[in-house]
Amino acid sequence: MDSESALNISIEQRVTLKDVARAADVSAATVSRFINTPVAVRTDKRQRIEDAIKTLGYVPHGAAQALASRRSRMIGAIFPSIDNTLFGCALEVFQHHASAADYTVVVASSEYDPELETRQVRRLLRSGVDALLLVGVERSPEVYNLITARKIPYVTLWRSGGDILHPCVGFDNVAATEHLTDYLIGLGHKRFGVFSGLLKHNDRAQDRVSGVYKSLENHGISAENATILERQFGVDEGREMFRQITSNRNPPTAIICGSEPFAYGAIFEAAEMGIDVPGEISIAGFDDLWLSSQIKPSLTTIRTPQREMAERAARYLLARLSGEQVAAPRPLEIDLIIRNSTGTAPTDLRSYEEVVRIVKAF
Amino acid sequence: MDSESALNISIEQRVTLKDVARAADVSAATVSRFINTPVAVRTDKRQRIEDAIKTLGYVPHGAAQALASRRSRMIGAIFPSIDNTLFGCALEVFQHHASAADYTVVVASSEYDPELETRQVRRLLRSGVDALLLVGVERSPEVYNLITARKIPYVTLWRSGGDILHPCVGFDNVAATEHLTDYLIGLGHKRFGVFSGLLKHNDRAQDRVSGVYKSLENHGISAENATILERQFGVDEGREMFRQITSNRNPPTAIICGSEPFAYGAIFEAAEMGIDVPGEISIAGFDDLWLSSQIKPSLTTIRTPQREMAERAARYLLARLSGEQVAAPRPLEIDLIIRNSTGTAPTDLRSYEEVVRIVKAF
DNA sequence: TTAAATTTTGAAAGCGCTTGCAAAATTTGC
DNA sequence: GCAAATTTTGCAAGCGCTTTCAAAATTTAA
Repeated sequence: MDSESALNISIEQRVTLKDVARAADVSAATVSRFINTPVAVRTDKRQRIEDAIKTLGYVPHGAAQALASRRSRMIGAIFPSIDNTLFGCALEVFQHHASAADYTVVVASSEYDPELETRQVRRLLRSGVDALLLVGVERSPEVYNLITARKIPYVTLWRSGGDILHPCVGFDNVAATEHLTDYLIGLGHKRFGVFSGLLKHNDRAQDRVSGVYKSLENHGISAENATILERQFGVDEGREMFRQITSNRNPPTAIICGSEPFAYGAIFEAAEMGIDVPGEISIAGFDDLWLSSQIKPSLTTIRTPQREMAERAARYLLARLSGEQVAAPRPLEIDLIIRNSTGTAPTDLRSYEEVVRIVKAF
Repeated sequence: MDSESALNISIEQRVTLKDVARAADVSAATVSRFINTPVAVRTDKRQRIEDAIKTLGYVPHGAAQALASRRSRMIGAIFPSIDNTLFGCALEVFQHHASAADYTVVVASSEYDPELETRQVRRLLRSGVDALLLVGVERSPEVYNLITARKIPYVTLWRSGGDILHPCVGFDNVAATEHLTDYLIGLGHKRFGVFSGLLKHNDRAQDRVSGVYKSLENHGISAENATILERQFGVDEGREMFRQITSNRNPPTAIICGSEPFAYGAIFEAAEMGIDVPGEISIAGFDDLWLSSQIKPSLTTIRTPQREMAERAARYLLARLSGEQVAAPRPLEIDLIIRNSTGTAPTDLRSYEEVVRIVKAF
């Protein structure tokens, strides 16, 4: 035994494809074929190779495969935040489908910061992802340039309206709040509070506010009747906005929340302030998280198809990656779930009673 | 212009390090050095290379780097589920720290299935991750063999008690429920319901049940006084268990939940059943999610340091990856947060009244 | 100014795999 | 049974980068 072979034994070299080839008495090319397209290898050798792989404990070297084949079998996903049921849920579903197709998911959070998102895109492209999942459409053209330069498929979530070149898997945020506002106007509401996520760099939030305005306009209600407040997402922010908006001289009779936590905050705060929901004020949410049906009063909200969105996005990308011809994704359906947090607008008499109540409080 | 160069132009070859080298009039080796250790390159060339990279829009090829350098700059993370605030939160924090250190996070979900977890470990190792993050300690030795064979650092979350070879970043689940049970016993409770996550393959859940038993034993209370129920995590499961356990001939006066959603379900169900919490029954949770302080009655629970756990895990792995000598992580502190869902055990008189109430119901 | 010490550089050999090509082996058709 | 068609195989050339080594350039010391 010469020193070199002794070295090999003691240093425990990585088991390579070559080792497998040697053990199975075939060429490296055949082992490679066995790994990628087993049917292209004759059955007897197939068995030999399989045995060799098992006994040697061979694990292919992903980077080498990626380098030689020009495919990394990785898909990148960038969410505004992962610490958020909505995105977490989407990631879970997406990851499930990707890994079922033997793709690995590389994840990053943009923390709602476009610059960080750009850096994350850069990082994921550098990592060599074969496809990219993003949330929302609005971002610097630089990002789209980077992606298209790499010629990889990508898809954006949470918004509808794209085409094949710029595919979106999502729903119509404008229509969602428009529909909700229509419903509230139908209940007699005329003054609205809108609790929105921070609008800058968030096209979904912008759309949702637009939907409210659109409905108002359609009903001939002046835009001044909607008070828009914007905050980071969060329950406490919802409470704070509720307190602020109800202290106005002429508070709204209905509050439209751009996200569910705001609505929860509003409901909690209303309870603490002794304001009856929906008697004195109606509150509506967006997304229909689990708590919405459990909370008292249960929350009227827009049900958004989060899991389906993620699943379709996965299907779309996987189809493109396997070279299939795919149509642009169509917008997903959303539902208005009417529960107990919304009701007819308080009458003027009721407003009068409220004045009495307030006067009494002195 | 010959046909080959025309081809190059039309096909838009990838910009490689060689191209940069040519444009900057240096060798490929120097460009590589510029990318990895800029200080090793003289300032004048540094500028030339930087310009060339910018004008050519060069992006390094991750797989090639990984192959040549034997480091992928990727860290794998496998969670039982990503669609869960706890794990989502941990992933967000972990990803944040990893990407700040220029590491990319590859994520997978084991869906609480040990076999799937094993496959995911395989996949991530094949992808070439430089380190691995796992949840919980209990898993097949095969997995640990795979990991140690690759000689990469790893860390497990949500449990304490590991050493440097098998590091755990987490807290003592046994002590947590033991402490909680001590507190409840101190309030006079003697019969307990324990709502646990599915115990099989879940060492955290097992620990939490053990903690209850340990406390009972220390107080000389027979183990029969604890009724263990186990379900998947979820609010509806909590409701269901609550309904089941309160229909017993001799129901517990306190319920210890192995996860917060169970406790929410119990509280909601109690409200619907007209059972007073904590007057008739005390309910305690585990993790202190945001809702726990908002719900009525607010929830007595164990606060677990989720973000800190993820952060420490990231620090630990990054330190190991940069070759630092690091000590085994120490267990994290947890707190018992006493709120309004727990109170003194109902007196026998009270039990008598309850009997009356039940009889009246007929 | 020159030799010695130091820094910076480029050539070249891989890293572990895939894949085009042509040769070898096998199957098919008659 | 033999030629033709088909399937299976191995060789060898990369994929795009890092890194060793020794040479070249620069700095330092005297």
